[in-house]
Amino acid sequence: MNIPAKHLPAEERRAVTVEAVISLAGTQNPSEITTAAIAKHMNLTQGALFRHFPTKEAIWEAVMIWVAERLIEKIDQASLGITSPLLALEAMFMSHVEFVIEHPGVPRMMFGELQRAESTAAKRMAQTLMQHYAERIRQRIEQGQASGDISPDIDVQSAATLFIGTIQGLVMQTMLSGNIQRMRQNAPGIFAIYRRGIRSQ
Amino acid sequence: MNIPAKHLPAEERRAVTVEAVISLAGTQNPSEITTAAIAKHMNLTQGALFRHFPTKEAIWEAVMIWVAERLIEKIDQASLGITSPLLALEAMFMSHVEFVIEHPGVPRMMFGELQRAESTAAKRMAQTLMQHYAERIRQRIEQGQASGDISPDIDVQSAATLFIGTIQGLVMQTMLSGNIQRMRQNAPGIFAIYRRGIRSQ
DNA sequence: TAAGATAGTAATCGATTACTTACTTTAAAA
DNA sequence: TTTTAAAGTAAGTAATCGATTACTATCTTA
Repeated sequence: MNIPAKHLPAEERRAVTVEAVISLAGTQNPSEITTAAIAKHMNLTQGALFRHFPTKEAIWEAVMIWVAERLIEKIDQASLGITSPLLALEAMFMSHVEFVIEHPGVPRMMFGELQRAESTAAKRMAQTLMQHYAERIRQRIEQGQASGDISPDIDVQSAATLFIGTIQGLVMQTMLSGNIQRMRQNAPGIFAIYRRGIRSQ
Repeated sequence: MNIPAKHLPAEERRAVTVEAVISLAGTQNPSEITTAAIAKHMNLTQGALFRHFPTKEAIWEAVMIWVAERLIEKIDQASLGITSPLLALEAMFMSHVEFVIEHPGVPRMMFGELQRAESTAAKRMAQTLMQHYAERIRQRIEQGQASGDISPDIDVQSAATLFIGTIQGLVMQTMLSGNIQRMRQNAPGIFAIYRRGIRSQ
């Protein structure tokens, strides 16, 4: 699929490595991705990876940084300039769904990292991403309560947790059916229930 | 914690093994649980496990069967005799939360199994469990729509998916905070939003 | 164009894993 | 009490993993 270019500059090679991992995670269990598999996917020998990353763990850290930057950027872009809190939340939801459809391995990696026992750099990055994400949701919900669009009875933290849960539910359904595209079809129905759950009567 | 009884009958030994795996999954990444760690946790040598299970995969299958039986039994018991669909769903939700608090490793194992690429026996068991679970939710939602408690506008499949997502969101929040007990505190707030989302106005 | 720096190869290392085997201990039936 | 099958031990095995090493190819620049 990619041009099998040899002798890439270090920075490009690291970028290609991250993309290879994200691509592989889309079709197999992230915890079973070996350095040999990563190298093979980018037409490289296994040992060459360690010219650019000190450890495998460093590769995962780079991947999580990539995910954090892209996802936050994407939902920020999607909600930019939307004044209605409910419409902003919907835009964030839909853009997140699109992101997952584009990169189906991402939620798998996120979940895999978060459930690690040790506090690795990759896990901390995943935690930071989740916190930043939840903070953005909370802001919009509070904004909605101030404007009267969202019910004042709603617990903000619960609403933020459930927002993330809606995505998780979709991901889980996808893993059951194996059909990623169904996610896009079901997303509006899911968000409709969530919106009913938080908006003022 | 357990009586270090030696020379258990085969059936009991298998049961103890399953419990050991579930216990270990509560504190460490399920995919990193080795047969040596399982054996150590039950004061047994590693090789002895293979007197009772032909492969490690067979251990995981036994664990998933255990989970499927217990969880379905638990939510059936919780909703037994409750005629109100919304109250039944709430009882199922709360009992599921209690189940996860009791066995925090279970959702990790479920998710880990579901995202496997190969179709192992354990994965198929996890899929079957999810299908049976979703079917029970769908039944109650349809019942609620018939009785007028749940809005007829709600897409049944979406509502079932979101129900599972609510649990997933709670689990994810728990993995972020590390505090399992917080799950019990936040559960009512989460379900309140879900209930608002599906009930008739 | 020569030379140093960078990137990649191929083989190999030690550690770890699931699984096996030869032998020993236990418990219950005969 | 003796016998015997089940259950456990301890020391293996082959395969696989991340990481290292010695060497080679390629790019950049003075």
